[in-house]
Amino acid sequence: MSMAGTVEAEGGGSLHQRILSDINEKILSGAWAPGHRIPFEHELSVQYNCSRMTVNKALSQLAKAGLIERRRRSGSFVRRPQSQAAVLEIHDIRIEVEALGLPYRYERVARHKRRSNTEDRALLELATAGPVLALECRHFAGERPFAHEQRLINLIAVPEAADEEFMAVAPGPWLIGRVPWSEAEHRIRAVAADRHIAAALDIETGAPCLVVERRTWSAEHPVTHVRFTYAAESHTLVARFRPQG
Amino acid sequence: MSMAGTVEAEGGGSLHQRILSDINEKILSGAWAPGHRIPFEHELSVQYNCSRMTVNKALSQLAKAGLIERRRRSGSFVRRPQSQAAVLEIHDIRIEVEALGLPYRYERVARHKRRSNTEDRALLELATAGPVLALECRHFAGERPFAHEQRLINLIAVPEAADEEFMAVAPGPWLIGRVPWSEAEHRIRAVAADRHIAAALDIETGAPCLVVERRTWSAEHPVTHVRFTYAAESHTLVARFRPQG
DNA sequence: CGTTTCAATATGTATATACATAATCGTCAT
DNA sequence: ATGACGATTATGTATATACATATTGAAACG
Repeated sequence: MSMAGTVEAEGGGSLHQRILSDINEKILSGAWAPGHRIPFEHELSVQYNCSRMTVNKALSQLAKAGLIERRRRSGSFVRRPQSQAAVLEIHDIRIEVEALGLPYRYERVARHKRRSNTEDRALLELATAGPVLALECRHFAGERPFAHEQRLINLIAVPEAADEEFMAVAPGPWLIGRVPWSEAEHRIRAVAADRHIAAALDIETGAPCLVVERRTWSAEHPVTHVRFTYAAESHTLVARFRPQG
Repeated sequence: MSMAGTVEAEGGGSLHQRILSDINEKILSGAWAPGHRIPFEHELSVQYNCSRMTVNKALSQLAKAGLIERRRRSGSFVRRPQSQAAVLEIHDIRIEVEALGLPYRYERVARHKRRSNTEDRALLELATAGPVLALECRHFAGERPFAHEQRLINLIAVPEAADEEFMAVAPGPWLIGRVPWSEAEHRIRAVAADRHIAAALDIETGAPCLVVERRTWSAEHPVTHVRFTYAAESHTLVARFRPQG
């Protein structure tokens, strides 16, 4: 390894990391604009005084992250940012409440086991009728209701749930870990509180609420559908975009 | 390469891909529960009849994706799904409207160039005063207002914006591509329409609205802050969880 | 009995090498 | 001109190898 002039010493992380963040910086700062051809693997391997494999791994990762596009025989090119994709972290409600420094309390309002009706099947995207568990719960932050939860659990997918009363433990934490879930879909919207929700959250009828609905699948079966309703003042969802890991 | 008994021929993709999706499947199906120690690199390299490097690359990728945790000397373990992370795609409004099959129309309501006041600095997270461009726009789906846009652009970061009237082109599409952005933060909440918003969206005062605020940074500077307000009936955000890419 | 030391082990990173694959360019014959 | 074809080139994938590093478990020692 000839050290001719290169800094090399500093760096902090591995070479892999350094190449990655260098190129990242060039792209995000605009120094390399969209469409710009970045140096060939061979050139970078000379510049960083390393093997082509090391460069290749870094560039492959950038390509997978969508920052560059690689074309055989032509080289690698900076892509323009296209989709505004953001990562939305949806935490357990207990954690959110405790992050606010408030005492958390959970209350089960209702629990019904029944054969799925038409609405249940629509919510769970079930093709055929079968047993479901319908739950209604409230989550408190201190004295005030924080969130209202309406949940359906597909008992075909989670038969053990039929034996659980959910008086002490909320269905969310109960399901996590017990059921491996492969996919989830969230829908977020604003609604006016109806009388039922208004009473549950102790707000005015017609007051704006944030609704987060989640449908979860596990391999084959729909597992659960849950609708959380938050009073407008109490809740903001935060999503972050981050181009790399 | 001894072919002793292994299938090898089939597969479709590369070995790398096959290892990746095999393990993925095992984890998501629940066959390998959280905490389970997956086979050592050495064992997998025997099983797939390939080198340790190939296995290592696949496992490193799974580790980066958060599906497994790797511990030196101990092995690699399946992690429990911890954060409900979902990918939220926020499209350009024109695209959303056109996806609904409705004609899109854009209207610039107001444009002010000024020295940033206290509120501007709070929204943009600016430390010092400087020139900003404040825009107010409406986006229509057919005849009806679809979204109301309030935007601040930091003219220190984007001086060219000072010369643009934004009569024909919306600031969102104008900024994309022109400014490389390294980070963005979204805040999503429900509010009641005030008189101004109600008039702009042609809804009742106090009606629930979905508000999406986005703050964007580019390397050093804050670039823009934008608040989109949607009438409740008109809009639902959809976010998807997907364990891999 | 507790602590230190040391070897074994699994992962982390990098290298040189090899061949496959796709795209492009130039050449040459029609 | 035009089309066929082969050489060139850059990336894609995999291999064998080497050494670094963190952690565990057991042996040696006070």
